[in-house]
Amino acid sequence: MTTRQRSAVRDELVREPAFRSAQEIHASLRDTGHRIGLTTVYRALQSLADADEVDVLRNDDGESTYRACSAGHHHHVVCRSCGTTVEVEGRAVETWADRVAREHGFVDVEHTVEVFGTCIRCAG
Amino acid sequence: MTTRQRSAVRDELVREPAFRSAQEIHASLRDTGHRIGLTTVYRALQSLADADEVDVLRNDDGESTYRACSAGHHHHVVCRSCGTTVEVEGRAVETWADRVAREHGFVDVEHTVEVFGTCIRCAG
DNA sequence: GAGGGAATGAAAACCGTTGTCGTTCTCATG
DNA sequence: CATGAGAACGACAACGGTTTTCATTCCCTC
Repeated sequence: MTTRQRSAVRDELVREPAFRSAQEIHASLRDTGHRIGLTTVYRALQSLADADEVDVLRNDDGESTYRACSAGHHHHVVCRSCGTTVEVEGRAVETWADRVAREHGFVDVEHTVEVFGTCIRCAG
Repeated sequence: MTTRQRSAVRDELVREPAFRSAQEIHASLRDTGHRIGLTTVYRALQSLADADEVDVLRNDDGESTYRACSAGHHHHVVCRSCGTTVEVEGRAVETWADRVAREHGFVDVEHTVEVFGTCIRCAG
């Protein structure tokens, strides 16, 4: 269902292409004048994640962070300071993960690969 | 400081080389007759992690899971069913992560790579 | 032994997240 | 435009893993 709040969350994610927590996104929406509850933000993010429209990442504190993403399998280079993200793909990693798991007798192989660094703006 | 409880946690980690949550480890210790508090298990795991003697992984629920590990940089193939783990290394991944991050202007590059699958025993 | 600093653990606090439930909104239909 | 049903909303409470608190106990040196 399309609602004012749902659209606001989606727009906010597009506006700021960085991994942010639900609470940060909520605060940002409130600051820009939107009236929306935290629960609703969580639910909107959940349904967007279910639809594969956003990627979810756990940060070191165990919080979930969200970012609007292109469809299809890809990985991220994430700035540990500002959360800015670049999508990358790497066939080399895919095949490596698959091979190394099969060599040890594992099936149904999946993998998670995230690259962290400090972006040029934050390092400057 | 060396105490009975600290040793028990360390022994338990060696006994069962799989990623398990603090609560699972605590329950296992209690079941085998040890008197130890949950808080102490958390603290023992924390200090072992600080000393790089155990690796920490967040599962999908956001829980931390712990496993005794060899020193040095390596990755894991983890069974999603029983937590059994194989340590692997892959120079290809290291260089790929480094290259792709630098290409986008990131410095101080780190990466996390985890491979999940179903081990031959659980699949059988 | 005695003393002091670290470790322990039961209970409370913490905090991100999810459930509850009465109210409000959206949208297809008349 | 009116309406009714089902979905979405949101304030609040509940949940659960983890951390903090603080009085007690333990380890180690002298």
